[in-house]
Order: sequence, then C-alpha cells, then structure tokens
Amino acid sequence: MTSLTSDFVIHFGEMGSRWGINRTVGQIYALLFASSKPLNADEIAEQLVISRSNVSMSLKELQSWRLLRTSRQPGDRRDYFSTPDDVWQIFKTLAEERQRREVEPTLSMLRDALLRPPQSPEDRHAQERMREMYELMEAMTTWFAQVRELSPQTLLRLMALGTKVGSVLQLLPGGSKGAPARDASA
Amino acid sequence: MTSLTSDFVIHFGEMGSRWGINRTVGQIYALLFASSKPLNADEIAEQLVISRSNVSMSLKELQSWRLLRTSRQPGDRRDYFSTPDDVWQIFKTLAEERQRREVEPTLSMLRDALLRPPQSPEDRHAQERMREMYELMEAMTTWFAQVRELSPQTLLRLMALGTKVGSVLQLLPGGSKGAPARDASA
DNA sequence: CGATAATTTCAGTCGTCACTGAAATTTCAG
DNA sequence: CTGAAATTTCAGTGACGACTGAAATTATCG
Repeated sequence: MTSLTSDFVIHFGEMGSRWGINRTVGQIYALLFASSKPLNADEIAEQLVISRSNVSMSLKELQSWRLLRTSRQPGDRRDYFSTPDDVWQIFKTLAEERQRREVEPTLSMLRDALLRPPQSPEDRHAQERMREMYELMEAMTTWFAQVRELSPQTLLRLMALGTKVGSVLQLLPGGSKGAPARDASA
Repeated sequence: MTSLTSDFVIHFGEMGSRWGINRTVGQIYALLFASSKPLNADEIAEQLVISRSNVSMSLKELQSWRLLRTSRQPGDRRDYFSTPDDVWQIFKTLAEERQRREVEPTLSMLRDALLRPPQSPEDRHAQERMREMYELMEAMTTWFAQVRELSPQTLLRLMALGTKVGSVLQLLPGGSKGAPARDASA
C-alpha cells in the first residue's frame, strides 16, 4: 500500500476508536474508500496485516451498516468489496443507521417515560427535562428525514447558501409539492 | 433515586457505550440532566453506586467537554454540578467539541494528503476520493457553524419549516448582514 | 456428486480501558 | 498557619472487547 493511503487508513483507524467503531473496521473502510478497485477479503487481510477471520467479521459489521457494495469478477469465486461512489450517499446511510440504532431507541424510551404518572415533584421535573430533550430530538429527526430526500446537487447548493438563504424555493425540484410554506412571522 | 430517573440513567449508560463515551460518564450526565437541583460528587457516587474517584474522573471528562455548570452552596465548600438549562445549548456544545476533536484533525489530515504529489495512478485516484470527502466535510462544517449562530427560537422555527422553505429571510435577526444572498439559479 | 476453494464461526488469548482504594494534594475555615 | 475536609492522582485489578487460528460450514467447479 502506498504511504498516502497508509496514512489515510491509520487516521481512520484511530478515529474509529473514538467512535463506537473499532480500529479494524475503520481501517478497512478507509482502505476500500480510497481504493480504485474492489478488493477481496484476502487482499484486505494482507494489506492491513490482520487475520483473515478478523476481516470476515469486520466486513460483516460494515455490511450490517449497509456501507459496502459487493461484486464478483469473472472466473473468480471470491467476493470483492467496495464503497459507494457518492460520499453524500455514504453519509446519509451512516446517519440513517445511527438514527435507527441510537436515536429511535432513545425516543422510544423517552416516550415511555413521559407517559408514566409522576410519583413525586422530582419526577415531575425529570419529565419536564425529558420532554425538552424529546422535542429537540424529534425536530432534528424530522428535519433530517427531509434533507435526506434532496438530491446531492440540491443539497450542496443548499449548504453553500447556508442559513443566509433568500429564497430556496427555486432549488427544490417540485417546489410546490408538500405543505404550503407557513407564515414565517408566526 | 426514583425509578423514572433510574431508567433514564441506565439507558444513557448503555447508549454511552455505543458512542466513545463510557457508561459511567453517560450515567452521570443523565442523572444531572434530570435532576431538579445541582448535585455534589458524593451524592452522585451514592446514587449511582460507584466509587468517589470514578466520579471525580468522570466529572473531569465531562468538564473537558464543557458540558457542566458548577456552583456552590453557602456554608458548604463542596462543588455542585448541573447541566445547562437549554437542551439546544447542550447539543451545540457537544457538536462543537466533536467538531474540534474529530472533524478538524481529519480535515487537516486530508488537506495534507491532498498537497502531497501523487506517486502513482493509484495515489491519484485516492486523492480524488479524499477530495470528495474533504469537500463534503467542509460544506457541513461551514453550514453548521452558521446554524450555531441562530437563536434557539429561530432554529426551532427553521427546523419546523424543514426544507420546504419559502423565504427564510424574515426569520433572521439581521437579515441583511453578511454576504448578500447569492443567485439561487447559479 | 465429490473435491476444493472460500468463508464463517468460535473458543481461547491478549490488550485495553474502566474502576477501585489508598495515598497525595489542594482548599479553606478558624 | 494549622488541621480538617474535599478532591485528585495513580498503581493495581478486573472486565470487556478485539483478534487469532483451527475447525466447521458453505459455495462452486469439474
């Protein structure tokens, strides 16, 4: 592996440990992301100097996150792995999975907690705090679900405009579909 | 501790492990978040049934994330800990710290990598991929830096409107300050 | 169908990090 | 200053998760 890719891989290995992701999983993804062609499990094991079984488990983990594409090569029965071409697509998938694994269970726990009859003034206060958290998470969830539906091009333009947006209407493919724009002065 | 708060605390302990955050740190923050009054280190240790020194280290960790408020009570020299009142403020701080600890080092690594002269066609491809990643991260960084400057109220309204925004201009306190709105058809 | 290649599973080992308790340090009232 | 209270540090221990190699399973070619 070239030193350029090696540095990239090592960096994502270290970053991976800071997230829930483990080092190996981060390194494999970085390697595949930077690679110009799909790699099979043996090639990954060789390049990262890790065991074949470790590669197998890590690939399974990455697949459970829907972050890999697999392909075959004629006359070769091994699986070849690669990452999606579109970085925005990768990011969206990552965010969707985190939403499913982390945000949804939390929202569900909070909903349950908010329905329970408070046993004390302390409970009443705790529920008030939980409600604030719930509402923030709900708002962000809804917002991001909408953003996910935008095309990459629209998205990039939207972000470039930032929050200093004049009229965004023209950017949206079907500007008139969906709920009518609410009165901003409400 | 009431069973309502207990469930909340346990949930954040488990969630914490999925992130880089460890269980105890997650539990302490949940406890303080739900509590109606600031708690001192001994109270935290007692409620969570963990050692005093563990509490001390975890509080230090939380403080390095700027997620705690400390206060004193008259005639008591112990420190009392609490979380900010505004959940949006908490979220912003969290995002800022993650930005500083995870995104910035990565951007910096990518910048370096992109400046290196490619040693092979493989390097050239890797740099192309890194550039795509770099541009996405840069765009999101810039965008979020702008969002952070909005007031909580403005933000909530903005998110409620989602991406189906007509004109957002009226929501912005100083709608005219900063760069003039770019031509959306560009 | 074998035979063989490829992959996955899993028990055991190793390394890392969370946690404790004792000791050291800091803070503060008197 | 002095001593007691509060906090922090840190070496040692324990628990947990990553990783390996061998064995089991699955897939594919002839």
